[in-house]
Amino acid sequence: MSCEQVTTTYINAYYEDMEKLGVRRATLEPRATEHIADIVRLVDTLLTKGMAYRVDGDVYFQVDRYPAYGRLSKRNLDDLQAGARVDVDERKRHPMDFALWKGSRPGEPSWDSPWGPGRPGWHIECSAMAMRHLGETFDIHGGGMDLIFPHHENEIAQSCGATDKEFARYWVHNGFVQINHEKMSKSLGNFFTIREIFQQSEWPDTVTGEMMRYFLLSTHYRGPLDFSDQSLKEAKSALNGFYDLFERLNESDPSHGAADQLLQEATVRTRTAFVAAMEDDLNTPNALAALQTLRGEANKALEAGLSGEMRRMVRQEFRALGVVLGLLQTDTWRFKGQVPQRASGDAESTAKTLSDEEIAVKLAARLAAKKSKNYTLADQLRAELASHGITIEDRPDGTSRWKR
RNA sequence: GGCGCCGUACCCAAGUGGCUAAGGGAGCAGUCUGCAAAACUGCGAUGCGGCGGUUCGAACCCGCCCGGCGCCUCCA
Repeated sequence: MSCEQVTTTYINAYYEDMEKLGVRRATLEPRATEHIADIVRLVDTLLTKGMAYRVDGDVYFQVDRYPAYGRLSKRNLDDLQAGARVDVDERKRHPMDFALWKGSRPGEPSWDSPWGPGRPGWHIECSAMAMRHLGETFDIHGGGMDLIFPHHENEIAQSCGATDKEFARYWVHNGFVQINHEKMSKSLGNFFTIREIFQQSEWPDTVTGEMMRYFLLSTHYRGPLDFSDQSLKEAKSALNGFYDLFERLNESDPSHGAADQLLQEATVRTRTAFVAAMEDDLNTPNALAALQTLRGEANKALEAGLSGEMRRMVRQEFRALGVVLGLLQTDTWRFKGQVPQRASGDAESTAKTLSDEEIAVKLAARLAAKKSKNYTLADQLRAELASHGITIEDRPDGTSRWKR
């Protein structure tokens, strides 16, 4: 299998998973291998400026030529030296000097360069590609917090060293998803993939994806978050509240807008709070709290009376704010035709999943039973549906709706 | 050994010097309902890992300590 085939396979798998999570594609996805010329040029600049030096076929960045080294990760060179656990390459002038270009050993993939055949050091491709596509200074650089040192520290050193300009204006470092408060890792055996979450979910992909998003956004990006079935279920419950509300907003009701004015004002407050939360270092938990508060207000307003126009307006507001987070975009949480035939964990509920048609039949039978006041039969039918995870909600007008 | 992140109610989780410590989930009670579900109303931390200190005032600042996690290495 070629290198190209391997990367393509995994890149495509990544796209599939991200799509299910509702992550939009980036406008540009540059590859290091397509920027070798930019990389070579950047390394050459650093050599010319005396911030790098050659050793055999390698080129190293000389950290003590960049005085601000360690500023991002709040470390200083002395601490780092003391902590070095691994044998230092004796050819380097300073233990923390890092490779900009590595001469290749026979059989390794390599590209030509003024220093002989080799490959880019880790870090340098990020600087080269950022400069190429975003300019020498750009606004936001993201990444996991494990990359703060050495990767981002080195990116800054080599970029600023070359340009004498600021590199990224803001750094956004996210905490990790953990399992039982531990980092996910293969060696700990607590490793699983997004794909597996979708496969094991008892919900359709669209619902699972939204549950995942809600869960991920319910904690601040910088903090750690612990993944568990329970946390996903809580996200589902929280989202249910919104979609139940949307159902009610959709129902036509002759009532007039006694609460229109109040809800209108609540909507304005929500927007203000939501925007303020997002502007405060992407405080998504607070943004969600604002949406939840509006949900409560809207439910209250429904009790008091909302005009059809106001109902549409509120739904639109949820949609407009939700799109920022990639939430609340579907019309309803209907589960038509896409309920997977999967066995969930407990033997009790491994019974086959009901199709929409089967549900409709049972629902009609129950309504008929209700009409003839045969509540025993009606309850029996409901219990049957409940055993398949289906909840029925009777409406005042005598009709019913169901959900999983 | 160095550096960093985290420790807030039963669970999740905002808040980082001053209004009653957001919000969600779970729970309990009530209204509504044939029964449910949903919704609504009410209940829930005199206290924010512990101990000191600064301050008129601290979850929030400072110090020490305890606990969890991560980085400090080749590779990404």
